[in-house]
Amino acid sequence: MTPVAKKRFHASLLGWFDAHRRSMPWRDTADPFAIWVSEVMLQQTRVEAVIPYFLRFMAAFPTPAALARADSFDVLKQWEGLGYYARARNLQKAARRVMDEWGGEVPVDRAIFRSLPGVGPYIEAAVGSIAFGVPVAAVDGNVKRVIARLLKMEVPVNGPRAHAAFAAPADDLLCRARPGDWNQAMMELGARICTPRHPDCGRCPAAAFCIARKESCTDRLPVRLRKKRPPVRRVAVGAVIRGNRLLICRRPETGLLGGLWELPGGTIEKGELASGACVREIREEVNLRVEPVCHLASVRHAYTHFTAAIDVFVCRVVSGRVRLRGPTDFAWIQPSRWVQYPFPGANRLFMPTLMAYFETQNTKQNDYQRR
DNA sequence: AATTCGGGGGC
DNA sequence: GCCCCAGAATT
Repeated sequence: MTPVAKKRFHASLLGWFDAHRRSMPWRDTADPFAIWVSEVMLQQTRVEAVIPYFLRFMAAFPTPAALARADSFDVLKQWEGLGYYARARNLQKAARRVMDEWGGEVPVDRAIFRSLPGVGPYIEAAVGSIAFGVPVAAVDGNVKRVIARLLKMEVPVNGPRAHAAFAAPADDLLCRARPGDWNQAMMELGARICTPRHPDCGRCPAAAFCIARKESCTDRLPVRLRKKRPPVRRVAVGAVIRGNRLLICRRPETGLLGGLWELPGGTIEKGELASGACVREIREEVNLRVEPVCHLASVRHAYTHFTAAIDVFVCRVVSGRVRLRGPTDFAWIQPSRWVQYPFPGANRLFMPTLMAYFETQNTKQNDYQRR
């Protein structure tokens, strides 16, 4: 793109952005911490999904100091349902480093900010440009798609070389007078106009500069590598009851759903019955001998790289005392109190059914007592 | 370079 | 069902 064309492109896109920018809670604030939090929440997550989480999170932890001194349990509870829980863990770690090493001020220095946990190339550029006016292009999924069409680039956007391939033209196109607005405008364009399917080229402020538009190949761009579809993993979990208490366990700090609470259980091995796996897993994980009382529910839940098919059994304790082997903590809770703990979405699918089960039991017990 | 990390919305 | 989303860490 010639310098003259680039100047017209800047004016056109920024003019569109100024006129049509959506209102978001993290816009119209100059607080670098708020902008940082929003960018962490926004990775791989839609704007609409983030808004309520952002508002609650900033109300609970308005500053790096507040986040640094918070209990990680409360941070995880705030993050419950948003997914990618390492983001929350890393954000709090980073806030603690900001307190310890930088007096509570978000570092302006790019290399220092980039070195904080959870801060990668995108977040560094996004926070740097939006909060501090650093002239660097933020390259996310939207920007890659927009540039792929604009410049007719056929490098796969989800391939290994994507970031390097798209960062260079993104930096070249950057409007250095308004880097923060420019980056947001490019992303907003990708989210609202230059969408993955059926882009609205008629209303696109970049249409006059778009090679794919000129050559009628917008629907063939961007190029994307096929991913093999994730396998199904069968899982059995137990609602272990003792008296009127329910056993819940806390997952290891790292890995899938790190730090969240759940009903104990695990993978069903080949040729194994779901109920058998439930009994075995509970013996292995918490050292309790249990016996299935009834099959409560079957649910499916799709994760990024596998689909879980979960069978839930109500179990009674036969013998043993809890001794943890996989989980990092456990609690015998009043069943209705489960909502106070951060739970994965897959568990939230069947917990209402379990609550209804308890209601039925109580009703039966009451009926019995009345007779 | 490839995998592992959630969950929800669109079609 | 499949695709995609204001990506980063890990191996």
